[in-house]
Amino acid sequence: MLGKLDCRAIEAKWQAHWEKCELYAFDAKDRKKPVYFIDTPPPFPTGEFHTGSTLNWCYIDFAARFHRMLGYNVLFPQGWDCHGFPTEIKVEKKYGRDLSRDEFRKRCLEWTHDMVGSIKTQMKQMAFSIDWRHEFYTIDNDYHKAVQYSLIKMLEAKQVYHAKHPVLWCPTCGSAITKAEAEETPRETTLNYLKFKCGAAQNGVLLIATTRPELLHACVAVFVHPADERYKKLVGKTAVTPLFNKEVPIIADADVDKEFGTGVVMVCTFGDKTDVVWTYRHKLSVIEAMDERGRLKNAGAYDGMPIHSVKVKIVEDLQATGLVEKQEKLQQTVKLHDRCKKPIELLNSLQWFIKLKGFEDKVKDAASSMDWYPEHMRQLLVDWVDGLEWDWCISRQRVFGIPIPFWYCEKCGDVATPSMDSLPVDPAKDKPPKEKCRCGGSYVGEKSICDGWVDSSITPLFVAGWPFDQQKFERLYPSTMRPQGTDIIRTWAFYTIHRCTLLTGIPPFKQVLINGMVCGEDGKKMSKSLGNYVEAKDVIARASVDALRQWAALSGSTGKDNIFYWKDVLYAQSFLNKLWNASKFVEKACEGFKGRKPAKLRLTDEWILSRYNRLVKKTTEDLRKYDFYSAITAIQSFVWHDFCDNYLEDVKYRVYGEGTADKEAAQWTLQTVLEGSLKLLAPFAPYVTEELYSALFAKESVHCSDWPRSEEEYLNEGVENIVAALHEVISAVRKFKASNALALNEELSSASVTAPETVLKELADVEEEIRRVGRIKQVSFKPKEAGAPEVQLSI
RNA sequence: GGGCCCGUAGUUGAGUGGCUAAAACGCCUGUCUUACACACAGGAGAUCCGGAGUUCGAUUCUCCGCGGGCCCACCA
Repeated sequence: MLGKLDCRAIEAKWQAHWEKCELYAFDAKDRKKPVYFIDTPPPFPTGEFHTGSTLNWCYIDFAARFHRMLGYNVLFPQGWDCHGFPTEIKVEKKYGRDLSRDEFRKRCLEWTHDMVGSIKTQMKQMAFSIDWRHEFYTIDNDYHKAVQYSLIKMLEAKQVYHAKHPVLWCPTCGSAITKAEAEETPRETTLNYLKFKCGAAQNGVLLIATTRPELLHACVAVFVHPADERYKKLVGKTAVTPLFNKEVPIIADADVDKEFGTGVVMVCTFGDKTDVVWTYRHKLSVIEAMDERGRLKNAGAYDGMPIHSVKVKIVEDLQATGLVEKQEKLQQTVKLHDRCKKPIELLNSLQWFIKLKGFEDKVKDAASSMDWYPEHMRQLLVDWVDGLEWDWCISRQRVFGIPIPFWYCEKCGDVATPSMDSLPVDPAKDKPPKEKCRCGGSYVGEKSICDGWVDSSITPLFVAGWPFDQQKFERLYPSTMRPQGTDIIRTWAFYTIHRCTLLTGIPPFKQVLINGMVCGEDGKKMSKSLGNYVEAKDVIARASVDALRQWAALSGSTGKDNIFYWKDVLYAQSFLNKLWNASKFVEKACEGFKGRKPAKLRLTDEWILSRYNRLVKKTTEDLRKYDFYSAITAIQSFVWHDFCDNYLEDVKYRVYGEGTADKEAAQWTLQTVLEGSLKLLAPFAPYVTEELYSALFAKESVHCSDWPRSEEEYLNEGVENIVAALHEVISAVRKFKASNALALNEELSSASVTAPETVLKELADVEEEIRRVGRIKQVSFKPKEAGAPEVQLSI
């Protein structure tokens, strides 16, 4: 017999049990079933599984469990995105910067395994139905092979190239980065009005406003607006930079903002993106302003000084010689590296690129071929693609990552690639595949590693066996569903669609399921620094895993940002308790019952069966559309209100009575509806449903059972209306008792129901329920012309 | 400046071209009725942001405001 609900005990019991029996193994049962392949996110192992990740994986797991029960052969793999700055930063912090390349990598691996272990424990506790036999690490040899092979293929297709180009650069990390890794922050800076010598200008001085005086030595031109009357006559002349005394041309360009500063701009290579555009547009020379650690270069006496401190020094020197006209405060937005939160510079640098420009339509077409849930989220990707300006710089001057698998000729730039069977390679230390280049030059091994998104953008290919197992690949690729947080649509989704489509000609997934960000009760994205952070383990401790999982579905419609409210969790927990107690009732009510369907059901039985089958239909449709909110609220409402509040009350008199056909009808119906409801709830509340299912119904796991089918013959609107009328009558009886200060189980002497003839006819069929549920000795019916049924009651 | 999303009871939030616009939390009044007080029964509470238009009819569709969020562009 069921005791009190103890979620802790149930969680421990089933987690241990499930681990032994590999319930979620892909291909375990029947290879012929249709494949449902989830291209799961490989999270970066930071050690904690935060509430945002919880939401993400709950969505995935709802989908996985639902489809498994529906009869799909579900492949729910789990990868780990191991490489990258954050690990290096942590390892640097712990061991310092003096480790050798190999030693450093080893420490990174150790750290990664520690963190993965901790997250895995939490994922298992959350009951995510991952098939751990399909676990992969981006640090594995096979993964390196696949990534390097993908780059070789793209190089052969001329989609990868090596070039010197201005790139976003993090001087702190000493590496190239991309726009997607940049974030912005507002700050106050100083706008300096500097005096340039200019013979053609008034008093021989041209005033230029700049926030970056430290780049003065890299100034290659001065720009004005072509329609600016003040400076029209200066175009074509030259000006001389202060301090460095370099003569630079004065050029007209319509992109100059006449209103800003003095309407004159100095172009430095490279202060910001506009400088890059102007430099190329007007074929200006390039002066490399700083080195890769952000120390000045080509700046004479200032060489070697770090960029952040030299600014002060140069302004002082300018002021000392009277070259600063004035200074103003200015609100500015600066770009920071998202990993280290330090300012980003633009640096001219020899890097590897993946071509993005020219493939925009291909990516948009691929995105259009997929079903997005919700639909409008596709637009985020389209907008990002439309805003692309440069190709993707994929090389990073770091250590912990997949080596870029190329050697290049130091004389002519020719690129040598390794053979497939030599992969994975590390050109930083391996011998080049060819001794000498045709031009006679020797090959230099690339020392850079790949941007982490190069690794993670082939997950659907890798899991499908690409490029090593063609048969497997054809069976699995493309993946069925890609779960995707809104914040990484422009990285993970975009790069995956781009790369996989170019590599195979086939878009990598059929469906994209978007989850929003998890916010604290203040409506802001959850973060430790804001103090609006709630950890999954605290939620589990105060409520339960099943309650936390239900919260994920309850917290809003798919794709929307989800605010964490304790009230949702606590409601979910109350619901579990309700379900538990209802099950206790059913268990006791059905003691000794054989379980065969009786020949005749009462109208109230037909009523709940009709409601139940309607629910099955709705829930199935909702889950096919990934509308978890709609599904969970419908199930909860059905169980709580239709099943518990109404049906259980309707049948108590039969259940407590002696063994008759009517009692068996109630027993069969109770079991049928509860068993089905547990199945519908199983994806959301795997622990409690498993416990109840195993106690009451079957030895087989509920998670391996078949999803309920909606049986049309049970849908009966007529019966639903009659019983709805019955419940109104019962409600009137309760109201009467409440207003007369009577206990609900008090027996009334008589009730007289007045209603139109047709309604009376129907109500006569439930006369027994009116008497027994309402506890009334005698019920009589009186016809009336029209209107809602009325009830006259006497004590 | 551009794109997308959103504005519904005190709070949170579904939803719909037309039935008394869900529900949860909170609030008020009763009740420990043999599954459940993590409950039950009953109740109060919404000019569905403002304005105009389309329509027989709009909270729902269109446009214009106002307010909020996200993304992008600009930031010398």
